[in-house]
Amino acid sequence: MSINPTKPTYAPGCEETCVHPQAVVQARATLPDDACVIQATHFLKLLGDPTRLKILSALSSTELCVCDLSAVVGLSESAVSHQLRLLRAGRLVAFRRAGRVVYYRLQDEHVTRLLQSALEHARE
Amino acid sequence: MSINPTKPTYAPGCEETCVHPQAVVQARATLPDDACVIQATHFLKLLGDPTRLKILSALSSTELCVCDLSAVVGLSESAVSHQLRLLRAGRLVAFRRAGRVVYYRLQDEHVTRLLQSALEHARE
DNA sequence: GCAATATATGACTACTTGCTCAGATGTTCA
DNA sequence: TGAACATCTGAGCAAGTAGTCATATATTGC
Repeated sequence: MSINPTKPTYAPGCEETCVHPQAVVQARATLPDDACVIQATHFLKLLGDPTRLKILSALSSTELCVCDLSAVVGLSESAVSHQLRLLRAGRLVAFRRAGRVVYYRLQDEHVTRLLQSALEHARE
Repeated sequence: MSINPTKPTYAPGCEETCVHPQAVVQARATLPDDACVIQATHFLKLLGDPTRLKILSALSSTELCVCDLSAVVGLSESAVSHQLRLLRAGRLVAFRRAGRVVYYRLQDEHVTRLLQSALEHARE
């Protein structure tokens, strides 16, 4: 609860005056630090797009090149390349170059597992 | 590979002509259906925002009311209410009303588990 | 009923995002 | 070297998103 309806009111110890101050203090204490939250949400955001999820799902069984992926997800190679760039920056995928062709694969098990979990949840 | 550089070319059987046609056909076959992808990404998108992740993280130990959550995440009660609305619609949280106060809690174990996984991944 | 309080909602805005298009980069092979 | 090909990249735009502010709704206690 707040004295001013729009802004919460802070008691001298930087602890909020609210309906359940103790619960708030406790929750704030166990909350992961900002850097961690940012990183986690960045990761989840990368998974939370249909095109990227399809790309990752396709890569979960085998490595594929850009134009393969383009055919799989049904989008232009440019669009896929843009998404792969983001996935690379977020270290969700790795790649190797073979001549003109670049093969992408999932970076680690963690990605595979979270992918599975999310898809399972969706099927319920 | 494509004959026209911008658009992939489709062979008569709705199978793409590409660098590795077999791999593409296989990948497309094992790709989860669109509805499933949409649902999964919708769920992940809800997790992939700092404010919502903090809200969910706070709720992972105990139920809290809107103004508690407002104090925890350091945003206006209105902003929190908007996010809770989305989380409710996505069935990530449940709530109970007690007089004027509405208590929110996580809907199921699945949410907790995925939350943990993502935070773990972030800490590496 | 009426004032006070807790929450919800609608309109608006600044920001982000995913695609397309055009063109750049890098690799192969004649 | 130069043409062909696979991929990458930057600009620009349409759609989506998260917050603020003002206001509506719902519940309590007088």
